[in-house]
Amino acid sequence: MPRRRQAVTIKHVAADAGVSLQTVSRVINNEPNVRPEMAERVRSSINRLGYVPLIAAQRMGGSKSRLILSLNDRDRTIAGWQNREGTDWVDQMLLGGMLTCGRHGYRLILELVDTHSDHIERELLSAIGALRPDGVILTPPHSQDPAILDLLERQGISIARIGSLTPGPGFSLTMGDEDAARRATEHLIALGHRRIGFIAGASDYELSGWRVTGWRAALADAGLADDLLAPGQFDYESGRAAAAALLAAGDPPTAIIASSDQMAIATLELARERGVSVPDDLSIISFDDTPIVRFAQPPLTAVTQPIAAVAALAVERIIAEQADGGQPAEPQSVAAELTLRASTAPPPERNRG
Amino acid sequence: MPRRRQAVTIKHVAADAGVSLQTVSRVINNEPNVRPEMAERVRSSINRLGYVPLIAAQRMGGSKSRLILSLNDRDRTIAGWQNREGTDWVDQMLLGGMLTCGRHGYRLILELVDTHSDHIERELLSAIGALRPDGVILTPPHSQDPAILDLLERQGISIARIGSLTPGPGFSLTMGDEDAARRATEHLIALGHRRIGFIAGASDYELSGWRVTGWRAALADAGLADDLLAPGQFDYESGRAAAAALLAAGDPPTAIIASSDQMAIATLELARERGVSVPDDLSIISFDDTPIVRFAQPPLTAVTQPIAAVAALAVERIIAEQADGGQPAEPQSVAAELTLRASTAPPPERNRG
DNA sequence: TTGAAAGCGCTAACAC
DNA sequence: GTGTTAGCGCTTTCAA
Repeated sequence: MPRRRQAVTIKHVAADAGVSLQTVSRVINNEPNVRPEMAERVRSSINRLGYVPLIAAQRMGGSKSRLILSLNDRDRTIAGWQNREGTDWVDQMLLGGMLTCGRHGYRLILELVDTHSDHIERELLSAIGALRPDGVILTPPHSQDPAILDLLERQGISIARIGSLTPGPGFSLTMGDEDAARRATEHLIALGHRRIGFIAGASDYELSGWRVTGWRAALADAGLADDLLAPGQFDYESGRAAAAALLAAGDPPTAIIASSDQMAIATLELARERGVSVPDDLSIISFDDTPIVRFAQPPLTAVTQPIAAVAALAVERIIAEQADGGQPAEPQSVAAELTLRASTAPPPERNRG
Repeated sequence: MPRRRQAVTIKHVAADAGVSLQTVSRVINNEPNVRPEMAERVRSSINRLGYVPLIAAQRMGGSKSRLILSLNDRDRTIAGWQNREGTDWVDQMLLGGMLTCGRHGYRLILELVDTHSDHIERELLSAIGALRPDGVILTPPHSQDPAILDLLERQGISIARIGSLTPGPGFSLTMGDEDAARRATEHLIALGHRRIGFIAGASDYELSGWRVTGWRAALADAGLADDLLAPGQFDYESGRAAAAALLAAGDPPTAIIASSDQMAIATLELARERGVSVPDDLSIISFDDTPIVRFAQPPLTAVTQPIAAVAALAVERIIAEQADGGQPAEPQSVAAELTLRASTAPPPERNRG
């Protein structure tokens, strides 16, 4: 009885097909310089023997690891899982990322890193060091963090940066935040709203600014004032404070766009407490469209972030970089959709334009 | 410039500490036969150089891969992600599994396998072959699938079987389904209900039977009839049909326990359509407690499945097996909790016991 | 177009 | 208690 379970290796395939190890390796990796008939012979041996390359061995021998890391903030991710409020950001990343990886013989590994403290570097290096991934997917705010970006670049790892257009290593992927905010605002304007408030996201997120810009642009096009802007931090509490501030304005909004689901829910609950009817007295649009806003009463009209699509794109480009060696690439964008639900309606009569 | 990025390896550490490779290896793996002072010297070199063992190399050299696979049904998982209804089963597995893995220097990898078709074997072998994990975590119905279990056993892989007590390889982990159903039923009895219906889960899931048993036992203890049992398949449609059947009984239930959230929601919606008030006319308890039931109107009392805790336990035991070589182990159980919410109340007056 | 040889970083077995 | 010697399965030279 063998000490270690002896699986089918490249050696067995080579022997079976009557070729060298190298030829088998070439076939596995779709490399040139193999005659079609040879390739066919090898492939049939592979199938017959049920050979599957061992990723660890591929990593040891070569330079590719066929591993892509999705780097997520540890505390935030865990909190999301523990809250059980249906936040499915991670799931959508997996949906887009894992399936795309699978199609290319890659594996997506979810990695939680503690990016709060000053030991980012150590955390990152140990994740990177243990796995040596070919690429990593970064989301805000890490996607714009110079310390993280520099470190990864020094390691020669491909970087997909979601939600950041700051110059730096890697390539950028966005979800058309400015345009989405613009369309959300235009939707409200089309419904007849003339006083449209906006609750911004945390200011250290680039996309927070883009969304404000889109909102402003739509208002400007319609000749409306953009005085109803309140700062927020994406979370429930800051959303509640922002909504309160907006509603306390001399000429309050008949519609509010919130830069996150949590802030939108906070706005909705504040409205309910004050007897402000949604959507009759106040329309609400949220950003993100995680499940919680679909279960809200009323369900919220929302900007649906194409997270899965962007994650898929990130993986595609990382894999492409392994081949092309990292050509400088233009930022790419996947448009978000505005999903209409019951939280938006024409403004009350007295406010009609 | 080096062809391949030359990271810190065990060799550098050995040189730095002035010991052999093997001694470093022993320290890394907490093996015996190293003098404390040697170990300390090695550890300080490790820290100084920032050495991190490369998992792929550990796998190549030794017999452990430090990888644990969470094997999930491909279609079901993807459907859950795409529906965006907040089902967080996968997340809870990750929460419990990943964090526990992390504490032991292991990695949890989520693997989707297409278990429908007849090529289960091929799918499984390629996942297993590429990664050679030390263990896998199986959930129903895979955790009781002889084809899957046999294959994994032949590969010498540790198996954590959640929700199955069928004899076979690996060890079983349950969530106290019978007891949970019993307690849910007792809660209703304590509220005064005497006609308590039960919607069972798919009959090919072992735990479906356990839950029915618990319900029956509680009824028997209270001297109540157990005639209000309806079959279900866990999904919304079957839940709706089952609820309709129960409500059509000559002496209909004043409370219904559903074996899944989807079936409970179906029951709730059917009740609403028929003008049956929940909880005034009908109490409802669901099994699983995914986010959707918390957002329901009214929020549902539910049996909260300790998925994260069980996943953590699964990982612990798989890792323990690497050391003890797979001693036969008793099935272990983590109790589910009954989370009280607004969907349960005393029955209408006329039905009071 | 193909093959042979030399590692990749680590651990297992065996010596000392 | 510690060091030495072989590999693990694959890819990368480089030679044929």
